Amino acid sequence: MTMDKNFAPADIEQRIANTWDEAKAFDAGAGARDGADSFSIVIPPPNVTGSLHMGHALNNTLQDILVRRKRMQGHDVLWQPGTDHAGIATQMVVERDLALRQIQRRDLTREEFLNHVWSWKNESGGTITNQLKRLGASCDWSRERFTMDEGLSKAVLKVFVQLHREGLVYKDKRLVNWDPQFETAISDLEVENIEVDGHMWHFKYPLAGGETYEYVEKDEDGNVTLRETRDYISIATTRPETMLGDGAVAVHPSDERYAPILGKLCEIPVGPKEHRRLIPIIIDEYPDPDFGSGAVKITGAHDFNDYAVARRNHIPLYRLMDVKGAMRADGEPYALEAEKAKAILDAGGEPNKNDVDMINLVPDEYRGMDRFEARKKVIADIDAEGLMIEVEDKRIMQPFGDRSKVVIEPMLTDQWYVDAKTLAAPALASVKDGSTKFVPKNWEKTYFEWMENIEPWCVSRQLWWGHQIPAWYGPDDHIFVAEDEEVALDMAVQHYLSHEGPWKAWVEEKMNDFKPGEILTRDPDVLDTWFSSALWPFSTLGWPDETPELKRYYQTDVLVTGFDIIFFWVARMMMMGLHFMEDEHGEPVEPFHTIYIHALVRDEHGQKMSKSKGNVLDPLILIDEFGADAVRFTLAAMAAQGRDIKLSTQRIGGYRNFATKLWNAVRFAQLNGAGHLVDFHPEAVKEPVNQWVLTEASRAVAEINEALEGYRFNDAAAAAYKFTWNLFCDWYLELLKPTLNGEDGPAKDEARATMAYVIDTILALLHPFMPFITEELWSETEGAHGRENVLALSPWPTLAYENETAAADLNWVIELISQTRSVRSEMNIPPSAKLSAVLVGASDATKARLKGQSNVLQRVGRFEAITLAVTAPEGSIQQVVGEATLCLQLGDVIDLAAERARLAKEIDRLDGEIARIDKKLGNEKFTARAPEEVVAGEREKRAGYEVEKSQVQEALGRLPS
RNA sequence: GGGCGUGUAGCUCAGCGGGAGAGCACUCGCUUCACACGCGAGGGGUCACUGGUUCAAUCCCAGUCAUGCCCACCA
Repeated sequence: MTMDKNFAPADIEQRIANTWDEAKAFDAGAGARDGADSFSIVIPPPNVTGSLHMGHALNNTLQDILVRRKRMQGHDVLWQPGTDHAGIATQMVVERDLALRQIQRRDLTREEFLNHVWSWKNESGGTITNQLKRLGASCDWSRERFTMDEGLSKAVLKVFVQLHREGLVYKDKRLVNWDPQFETAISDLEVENIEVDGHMWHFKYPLAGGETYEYVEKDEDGNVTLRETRDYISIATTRPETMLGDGAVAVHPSDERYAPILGKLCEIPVGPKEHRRLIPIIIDEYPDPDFGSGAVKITGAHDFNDYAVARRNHIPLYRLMDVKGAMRADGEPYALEAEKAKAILDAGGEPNKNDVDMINLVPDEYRGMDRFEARKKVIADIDAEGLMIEVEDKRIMQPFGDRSKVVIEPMLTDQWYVDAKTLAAPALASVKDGSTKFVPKNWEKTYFEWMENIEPWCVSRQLWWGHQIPAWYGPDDHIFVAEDEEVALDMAVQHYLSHEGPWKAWVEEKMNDFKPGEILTRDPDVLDTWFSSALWPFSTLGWPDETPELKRYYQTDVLVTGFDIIFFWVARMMMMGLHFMEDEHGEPVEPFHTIYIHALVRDEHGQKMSKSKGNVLDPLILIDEFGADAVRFTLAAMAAQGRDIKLSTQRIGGYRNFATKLWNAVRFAQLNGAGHLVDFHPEAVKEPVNQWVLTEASRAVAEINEALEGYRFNDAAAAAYKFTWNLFCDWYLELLKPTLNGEDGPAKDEARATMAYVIDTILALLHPFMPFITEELWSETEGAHGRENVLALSPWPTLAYENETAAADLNWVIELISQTRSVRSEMNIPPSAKLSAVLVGASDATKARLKGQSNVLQRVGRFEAITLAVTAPEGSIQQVVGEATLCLQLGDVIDLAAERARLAKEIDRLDGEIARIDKKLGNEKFTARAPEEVVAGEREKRAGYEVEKSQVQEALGRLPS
């Protein structure tokens, strides 16, 4: 069974995946030593609607590298996989799907719709899981979880109920970011502020009753620059459609221009003249006197800043729009389902007595009009009336829904909130005291900044797909929060029977014939998807049940994720984990001790990859083209801390070549009968070349270990690459060839055995990075000696071998051959020409080396012979190797002028080095203040250069003139 | 406005207080019995700029310029 010349990833990847499957290699605890420490990672659950993108590929490659190494080290490993139900995204996908079949969600019952979602999930939800498998992710797929699973849903209910009982979850009416596309509230984090071209309109708000005042403007020195009589106040706005909801006009207390009209009323100049509302001119610190006219209209129900001003000054809040962002239409279903009361609350939170006014808030001609249409009409109407002062073009920041991409409308609604401030305190402390560490550390600052300024978290969503909020409303809208309806009903009955009032008798009457729906109505809203994601590190392990997995794998070890979800997910896992999980002493336990934040994979311009920009590189296409191993290795090699990855396919091609190189190295070993010794002990190796490669292999093992312990994936990848290609392939195998082609005997046996051993080491070291090809090559060389059948479950290399003498010997050999090659190339000597050489001035040690390695030197260096001599022969090209000089005998071919130039250049170089060191040593401050070993080192280097220089000078002198 | 980062070879990027590195690209040579997705040899960089600290700065500090991201924001 001879191996093919080239490595064809597509042919083996599926087969290797099956091998792992059959071996149950990724099951929790697979291959663990007795009593081994646990090592666990929870996957950042991709959206069930998702398909693998480069970010996933990077994220999961890094996790897989950590996990595979730990597994090989014999730890009890769990990599917990699963997917996220992704409320909005999934509902969107399914609605779109249904639309193709002419079905609208609103035509279905909630239950019918959810059935559609579940069947969609069952058919299409596995996509990303399969794609992760193609990447080689070694998750315990038997433990796959979904945030809407029964167990995880139970966790969600428990958490919500407990937080509510503790007062950390509550219902509130306040301004919220409203997405008119999806008709739901979203959290602050789901809003993207984007700068767009906009306008700022300046309007006149006429004073009530045609009153006038003297308007005076002054410059900085107090000189009057403008004085005129006005019957209006000038207002600037970027959102004229909200004018109908104005509650006041505010000016800064220090603004003298408006002092004459403080407390007076002005008119909102929109709608039929006879019905226009009058609003007061008030003072507040908020307006900036130097911006615009210095006067701000206050629209408390449609602007976050105005909301704060309105609350402070007890200005009524007028909600103008319905759930679709259209102007409210009388008699139309404009209210939220959850919003039973038609009343707009006033500043104090009490129902407004003037409900009627509210209904008439929007004049007939605007009712039902989309907000942007209404804007046009408001502008046109005001302009027609002659009240428009000017229109400014202006770049403005506008909020957009991160999924819907429509303009977000601040809206006054009832929503559920989590008291994030309280939960954030311990989460903040854990990072501050180092219990949980960010890698790289600088992300801590981002985390602190956000956590210290955290706002209440709006967790209710007006969707159908998600965890329905476990809250029930009584007939008087009293709220009962419980894990199920039965408990809620008990609570309700108790509540009503113990409170005197109109409902007591009613409940008493119902007691005999309970029909739950008649007393209680469940809150129709669902929870923010991130609410369940926040529980992921323990809900996936079985919490709230006390499972063995929970005991063994919580706290998880490291969370590997991108910085874009530090707030969305990491922070919230910290909050929930610390609140709900505790150790045997009752102390809170963080969900993980390390948070490794990796880069974002960007396109060539450093732009985030996104479908809308059309700059997406599809990892699956890359896997098809280059193989999963090449894609993985590229991502690992580029995952330097603190810098984004700009991915190029060329680079992936380079690492595909690396895979082929490895393939051929093993092929070479196989053709040369690697692995004949049954028992291999590095300490028993006798040949210097083998001692040397084992020394170098040990160094590579140490370097890779150190890099991976520090999450320096790029350093680990580079070390593995360098050792495999530049040392093992380029030198070791080449140096071995004379022996392998020579006669059978102990030397050949040892070469074969060492070669096999080092290849095993390389395969193991590379396995976390390139699992498919290494597994395949492992099985190709199966039976070499006693070892596991599956590389994924084989021991991680622990080689620690050091032989300095052998290392020095072989480095001398390499130096000699390299120099000779360089000279050959420079002097245009054909590579095929075999040279005779004479070594002059060799020490005893060098003589011994020459003797020991002469066979190798001749073969690899292409020498006819290397002999020892006291003086250099006439007409030879000379090169300094250590203390000796190697003279290449070329006979007539030698170009004396070229050789003289070559040696002169060498002397120049050495002179340069010596001059540089002399400058240093000549500096008294250097010799006095620099550490002794540094000074000694410089002196040593200088001496070395001097010796070399004199050798080269001698060589030059020996040339015939 | 606040925070974080980046400017090193043509390109993509490592490195980091004491002799400038890799991959790709480029040049030259090679049907060397594993590999042309290869082998060997090369060329190429005032390490953005200015100042400071230090015996010594690509590396530390300050400032400038350029550039990227995150958060907040004047109606």
